[in-house]
Amino acid sequence: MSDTSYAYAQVRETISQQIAEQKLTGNLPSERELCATYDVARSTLRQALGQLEHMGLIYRKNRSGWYVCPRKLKYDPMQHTSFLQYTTAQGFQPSTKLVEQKKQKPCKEIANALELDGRTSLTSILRVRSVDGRTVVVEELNFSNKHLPNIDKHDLSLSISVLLKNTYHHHNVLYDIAVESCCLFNPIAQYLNTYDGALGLKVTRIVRDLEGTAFEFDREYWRHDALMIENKAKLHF
Amino acid sequence: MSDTSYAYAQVRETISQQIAEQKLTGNLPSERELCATYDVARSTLRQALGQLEHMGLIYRKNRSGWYVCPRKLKYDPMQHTSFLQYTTAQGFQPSTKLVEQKKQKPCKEIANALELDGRTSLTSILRVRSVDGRTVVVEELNFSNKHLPNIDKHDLSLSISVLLKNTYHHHNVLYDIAVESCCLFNPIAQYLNTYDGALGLKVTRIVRDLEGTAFEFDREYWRHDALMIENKAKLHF
DNA sequence: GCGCATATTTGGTATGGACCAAATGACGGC
DNA sequence: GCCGTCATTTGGTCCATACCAAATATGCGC
Repeated sequence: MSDTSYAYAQVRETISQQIAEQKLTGNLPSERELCATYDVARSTLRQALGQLEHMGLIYRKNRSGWYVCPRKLKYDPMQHTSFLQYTTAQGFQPSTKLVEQKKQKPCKEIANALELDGRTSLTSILRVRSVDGRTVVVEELNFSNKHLPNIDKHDLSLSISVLLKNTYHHHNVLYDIAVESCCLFNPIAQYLNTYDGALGLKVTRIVRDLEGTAFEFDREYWRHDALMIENKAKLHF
Repeated sequence: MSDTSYAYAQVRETISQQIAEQKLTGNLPSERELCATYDVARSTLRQALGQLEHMGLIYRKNRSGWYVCPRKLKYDPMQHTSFLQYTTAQGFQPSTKLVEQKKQKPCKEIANALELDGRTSLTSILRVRSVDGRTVVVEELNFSNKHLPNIDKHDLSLSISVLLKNTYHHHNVLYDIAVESCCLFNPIAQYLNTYDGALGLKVTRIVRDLEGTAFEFDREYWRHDALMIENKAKLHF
C-alpha cells in the first residue's frame, strides 16, 4: 500500500481501489462532482487523477471526461509479426490509417543514422494505428530512396514488410531498437486524442541489411497507457 | 517546434531551448525566481517544469531544487552483461547496495509466474544501483528455494549470475521480459530520491531453465529519465 | 425522425495566496 | 577546523476563484 498521508494520495488510493474492484467502469464522474465527493479542491483532485493516469488506470478524452483504461496491448518490437497479427491474437480490433506520404530531405538525426548526406532524398509516411477504435500509436517511417530505389512509386498503405520481402528481397534484416519514455506534443498528441504534453513511449527503429547498411528509420509514438513491451530470449552465460 | 499558444508551453520551450544550447546547466534557479522571470504563477511554472521532467530534461531533488538531467544510461535487458560492465563501458561510475534480504512466502503474482503454491518459500533481495552517485534503479529479485536449494545460504551481495552459473549450473536460461511505464511510490520513490507518484519505468523479468521451469522473478523500478532501453536482433521475414 | 442553432457541461488554463516540512546555509561555541 | 543550533530558502501541498474552448446535451423547426 502506498503512502496516504496526503489528500491527493487518499483520493488516488480510493479511486484506484474502486477501479481494481470494478466498481468503477467506463467514464468517471465529472471533476467537480469528484471534488464534492472527496471534499478537495479541483487542483488536488487533478493531481490524484494525473497520478492515476500515469499508473495507466485512467485516461482522458479532450474536454470530454475521464475513462477507465482498457487492458494494455502486448508488443514485441523484436518480432516481425504484423500489427494486424498480434493485435487480433490478443482479441483487439485493429485498424490503420495512412495520414501522409511525402518525399523529403532527411533531418540531422536520420541522415546520421542512415549515413546519408543532407541532399539524399527520403520517402516518409505517417500513419496512425488504433485498437477497438482508440488510436494507440503514431508511426513515422522513413525509407532511404538510395537503398530502396523507386520505393515512393509503390502503394505504401499496404504491408511494408511484404514489399521489402518481395520487391527488394530483404528476407533477413538487422533491427536496432530503442525504447524510452517521452512527452507527446501537438500535432502527434492530437492524433492520439490526447493533450499537449501527455506521457508517451517512444520506440525508435533502425533497419539494416545483413551487411549493416541502414535503409529504414522509424519512430513510433505510443500512448503510454496502451502498451506493454514484451520480449523473450534465450541467453548463454 | 511544439505548440506555444499557452503560457506553460512558452516557458517550457524557452527553458528547453536553453538546456539544448547548454546555457542552463547544473541546477535551475528557484521556482519563485523563475516565476518572476517569466511572469507566471507558480502553478503554471510547475506545469512547465513537470513537462520538462517528463521529457527527461530536468529532475528534482526532494525540497532542494531542479537540476538538468545527465545523459541517459543505455541498457539491453536481453543481454547478460552485468550492471558493472555496461555502465563503465558507457563512462559511468556504478555502485550497488544490498538493502535487504529475507525469506518469505510469494505474493500472488510471483506464485503464479513461478508456478508455486502459497506455502513454498522464496528468497528475496532488494538492492539499489547508482551511477555517478545518482540512484537510478531499485531491484527486487526473488529466487525460488525449491528450484535453487539453499540459495539463501549464499552471499547474495555478490554477482548473482556467477552464482547461478557456478553453483547451480545454469549456463543457458530463458528470459521473459516486460517493460512498461509506471508510477513510483514510497518507499521505492524514496530510494530513488524522488517523490511519491513520480514517473518510472518498470522492467519485469522471469528467468527459466531450458525446460521452461521458472526459478527467478525480478522487478526493476527505474527512474524514467535515467534509462533508454536498447535492443539489437537479427530477423527473418 | 432529422438537422441545426443554442445552452450547458466538461475539462484546460491561469492566478494568487497560504502553510508545511525538509534541505540548506549561516553562525557561534569549542 | 569541526560540530551542533538556528534561521532561511526551497519545493510540496492545498485552497478558492475565474475564465476559456471544445464537447455534449437540449430543444426547436421542419
